Amino acid sequence: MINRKPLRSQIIEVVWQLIVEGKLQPNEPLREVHLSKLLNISRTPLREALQRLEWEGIVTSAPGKGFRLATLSEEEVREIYPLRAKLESYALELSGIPSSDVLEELTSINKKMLKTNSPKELVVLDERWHDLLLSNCTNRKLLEMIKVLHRQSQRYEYAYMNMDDKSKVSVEQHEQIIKYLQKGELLLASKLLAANNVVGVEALIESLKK
Amino acid sequence: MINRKPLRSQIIEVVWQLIVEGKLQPNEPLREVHLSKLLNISRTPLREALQRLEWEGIVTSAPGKGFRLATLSEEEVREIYPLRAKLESYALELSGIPSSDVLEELTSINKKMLKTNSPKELVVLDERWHDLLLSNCTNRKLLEMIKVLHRQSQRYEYAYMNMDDKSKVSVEQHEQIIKYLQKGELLLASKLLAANNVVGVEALIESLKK
DNA sequence: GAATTGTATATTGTATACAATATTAAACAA
DNA sequence: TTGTTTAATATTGTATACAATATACAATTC
Repeated sequence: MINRKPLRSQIIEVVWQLIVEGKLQPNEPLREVHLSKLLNISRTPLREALQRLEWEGIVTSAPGKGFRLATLSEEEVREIYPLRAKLESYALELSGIPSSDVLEELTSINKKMLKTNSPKELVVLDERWHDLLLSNCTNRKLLEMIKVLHRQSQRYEYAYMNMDDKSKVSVEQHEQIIKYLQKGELLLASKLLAANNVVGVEALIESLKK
Repeated sequence: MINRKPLRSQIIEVVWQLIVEGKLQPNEPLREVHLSKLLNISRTPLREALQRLEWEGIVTSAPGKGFRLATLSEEEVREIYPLRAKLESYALELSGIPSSDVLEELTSINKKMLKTNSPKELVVLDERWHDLLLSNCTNRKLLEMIKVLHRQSQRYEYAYMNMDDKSKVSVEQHEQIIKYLQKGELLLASKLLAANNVVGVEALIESLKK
């Protein structure tokens, strides 16, 4: 079976990579002819991709002015992370205690997080950990919303990812969450997961201010 | 100042109206040439509008197969409403106690809900009531998500809106929520708001099964 | 020099054209 | 009849074209 992906979804990922790699800066205009030449595609699917990113809150647009990369702001951080916290802890409660296989895999990812010293890999692993933790949740709408929030928060994390001590604390919290789950303490795990989502917010905002 | 809206956002509203009025049926293919002729626009902004509705969960699409109106299902109802409950009660907690002006307006809308016997108007008033209740919430991402969930749930409500007793209960709950807020009981109000979001879910599913 | 108008250029928003794929049904064989 | 192949048609996906708007910059006035 051949995988036929629409161009727009491929473009979304490529543009996302450009953002992650810092090739595109916050508030930078995203000119359609320029970008479409760069990616060797026409403007139509590019616009579709940019509109999708706009709905995800990564890109903004004004009528007649076209698209630009959204700015980063303290206010947004204070919206995204607490909301992530709320949604993820709810999703965990819905998921129930994960299987022992999943718990093992969670432990394994967490160990990798401790070992790596690549901040970029850390972000990837952290997302994988959270996704896996919630993989048993059957509320797909909830999971979609969480995914959008992940992208939004990752934009900040890629931009300011030198926060060594934050990651240490986070990994320890992950461990503790796993322990709670092994003991069947779903609610405690959920509470700690919420906390885990907002750890480092203040540090992030400090970096942001500079 | 002249209000310049892109075609796509106008199209979204028109297509939404077609859905609400039952002119488009669940799972019905949305053919681009047909729709664009009907609305007297080209396919480009129409596709943009349909993609937006896809992201909102109102429309589905498969590569090469184009768009169709999403089907209605019990599973989706059981995802949407509890999520709405969670998000709205959180938003209310963030909003704090509304001003007395807002509380008055909430009472007034609620009275209209009691008076009307148009199910369609009831849906509109109910959304207005909930929006106004949360209008003081500063977390815009949260409000956006709630808005999307409102559209999703409204699709069901427009399709099966003969539930007289449900609306009675709902209006009474609204009253009680207002009373709690007047007494400064934010948390109780928030709890009841959550309950208000899931009242009628079972009745809705009953109608859905037929 | 600062502000303002006019003109050229760039950019977006929408429409159309073209190419690739999917659907239909018509012809044919088992 | 039932199923299979093939051709015709319809539909989508992408590219391009055109029109409307925005931006930049030079000319002009004060």
